[in-house]
Amino acid sequence: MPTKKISSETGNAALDLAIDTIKIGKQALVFANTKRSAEKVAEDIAHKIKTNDKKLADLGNSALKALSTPTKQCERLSRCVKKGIAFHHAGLVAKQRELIEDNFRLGNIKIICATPTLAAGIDLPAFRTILKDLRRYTSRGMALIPVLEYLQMSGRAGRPKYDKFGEAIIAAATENDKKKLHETYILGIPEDIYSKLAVEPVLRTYILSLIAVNFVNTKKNILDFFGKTFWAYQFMDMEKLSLIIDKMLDLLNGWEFIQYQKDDFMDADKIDNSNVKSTLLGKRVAELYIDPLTAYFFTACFRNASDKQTNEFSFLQMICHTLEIRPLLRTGVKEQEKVQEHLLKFSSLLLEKEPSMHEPEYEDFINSIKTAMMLQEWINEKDEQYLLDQFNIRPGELRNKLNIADWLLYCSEEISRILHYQYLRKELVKLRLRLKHGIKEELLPLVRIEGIGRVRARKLFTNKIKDLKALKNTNITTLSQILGGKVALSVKKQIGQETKEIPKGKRKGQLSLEKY
DNA sequence: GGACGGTGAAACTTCAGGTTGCCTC
DNA sequence: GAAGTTTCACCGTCC
Repeated sequence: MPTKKISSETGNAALDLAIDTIKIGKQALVFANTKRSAEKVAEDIAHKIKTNDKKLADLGNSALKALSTPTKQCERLSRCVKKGIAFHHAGLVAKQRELIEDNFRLGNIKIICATPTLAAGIDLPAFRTILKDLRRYTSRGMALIPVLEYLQMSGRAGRPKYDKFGEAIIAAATENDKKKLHETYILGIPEDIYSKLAVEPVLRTYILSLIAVNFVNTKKNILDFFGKTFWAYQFMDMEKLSLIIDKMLDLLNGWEFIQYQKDDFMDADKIDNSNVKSTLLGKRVAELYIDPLTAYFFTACFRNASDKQTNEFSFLQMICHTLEIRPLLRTGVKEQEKVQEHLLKFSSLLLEKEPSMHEPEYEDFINSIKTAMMLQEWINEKDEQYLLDQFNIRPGELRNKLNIADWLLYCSEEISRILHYQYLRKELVKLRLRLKHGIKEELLPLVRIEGIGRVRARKLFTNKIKDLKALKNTNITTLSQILGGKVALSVKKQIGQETKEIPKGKRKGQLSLEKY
């Protein structure tokens, strides 16, 4: 096998390879196994680069300004980008990710150090992929990643339009390691693919959907349908499948999402052929595409809520109990106390039964409390840096959670509407809006205006402009001092006070704000 | 003698990601 | 399993 020597400048293989790639005028992706490690490698490479490119400096600044107040992560990214290096993982905000991807394609950014985010989905080929570490932490300790994933990452090497070939390089720590990795990955065979259809949350979701759209209307139909799937082809155990389907139908029936059209005397054979239909609620649950278990859990929570005191934490914890919002924030050893304390304060407001400390689900429960706490801080207008420090959640992960939380709250709104919980519905609508904007209740009237998010709304509020009426009574000059000229004009226009007056320049010290 | 700061070894902690789903302005 | 972080014992310095 032909070999190639690369000069060792740093004593770290991944670093040396990355620097060499830049020297030969090419680009590389470095895959690391943790976010922290991806950031560290990027930073280490950036330290070795000497450049003062104006374009890169601008890019670095836009990476920094992706949020209204930059976090330490933004600052770190910005410093790297100024050297033509970037890190890329789920903790980044969409804007930053796009910036990095686009500028890698344009050739401005030479090296991206990434977690496996980049391996799937995104079309970002490079001359070289450098695989820093193929071990990853799992519930069973450290383990080598699947061959399929290795192929996914190494397959990013070689740009069809620019290079005749690409290089995928694994950095091995020792001779032994080298041998093992060679056997596992270079000579290895990719794993088989297994159907995940028979997992209960998936199965109950699809059975309900099939019934709701009238695609099937008897158990026999359902069995026929699943008999033609990859799952059945792979396992060929229709008896087991029939049992699981029975169980799912029983659950859906018990939860009142489906109903049988029964005769008075019905034997087992007849159940198989009797008509099954979704209820009104069941149909909506299927449309919303949430796990029926989640939907049922919401209905149970609403029943509880009607005879007890609730506040925003009640509903935040409710959505944090669901499978959809996972993974939950993990509660570290040192945070246990803080979370327990919070739990003690709010436990009377919870809508689910608190598991005992000795039950296995207690850990999830504590994590759901921590996640709900984080969301609560968000709607109390804490910024991203605070949430990063207090909850170890990065801006991108926060956005992702907020997105799911929004969807779940919408679902719960819909369910409360169908079940005629008018009062709860009003609360849920309010909470959803607060979560969307990350604001206290008092800012709700202001964020209805386009261009006004949490930051500007708070500015207005502290200037005693608390609602639309106050906005109307504020003259354009004052308003543009608070919001800047352009936004002020747009606000006035939206509340029906179009004005041609052009406010004089920006106030001293005026921050340029992005729409939230 | 005691407060304080610096140092380094040992103990402890943490660790990827994402698709779809809904509505609305 | 490895890297980063915290804890803690130990030592020297200064008042």
